[in-house]
Amino acid sequence: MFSDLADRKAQARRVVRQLKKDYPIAECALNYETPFQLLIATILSAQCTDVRVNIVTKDLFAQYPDAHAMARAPVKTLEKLVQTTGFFRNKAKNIHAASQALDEKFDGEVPQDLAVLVDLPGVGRKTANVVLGTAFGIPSGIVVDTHVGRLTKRMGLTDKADAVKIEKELLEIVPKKEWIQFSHRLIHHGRAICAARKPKCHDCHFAKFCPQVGVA
DNA sequence: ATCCCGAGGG
DNA sequence: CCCTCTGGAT
Repeated sequence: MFSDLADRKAQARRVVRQLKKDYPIAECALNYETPFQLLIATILSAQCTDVRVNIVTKDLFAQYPDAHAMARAPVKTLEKLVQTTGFFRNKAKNIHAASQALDEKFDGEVPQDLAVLVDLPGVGRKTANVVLGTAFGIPSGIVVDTHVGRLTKRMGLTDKADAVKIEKELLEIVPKKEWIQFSHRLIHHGRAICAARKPKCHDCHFAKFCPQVGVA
């Protein structure tokens, strides 16, 4: 439908304009005080709601506020603290190992480099892009999570399924200065209106140019 | 492609 | 029951 690049760019402009109108201030919904804490919260957010992550990180960060402290926490204790976010053994292992790496190699600071971030345990492109964009204001790419993937496909901005391919296509049609806010706004819209299972198309301001409306 | 793995909604 | 929720590693 929007296979042509020019068409997808035009559609991207409509989407960005409406996003700005509907969600003028779209921030990360995860609670954090430092880049390190945002990194940990984002690792924990895999397959889990941000609301639940915030419940867990309240106690987690009270006990282990930085990389130096978390690197010295017993993994079993971390497992208990992050248990309700799902995948808790992997997540506990990853936040512990990532904290150790940061503490030993980077003096506890979070490096502002996508390749270095992706090298940390439990950190992929999605998490790295969140940290660089939200904590440091560096537009290193576009965060493609389950919401961004679903909405950009519905709105005709991409027809890809793979997150990396979706990001590549989005980078071509969304202005760089919009990259950081673009994802946050789509995520808000995905939660409030364009839900995965029962989208509220009647309340959706994007319906007038959304190719998905009326489609089974 | 499959596994990790928990809570909440429908 | 099945699906979804700000994924990553094998």
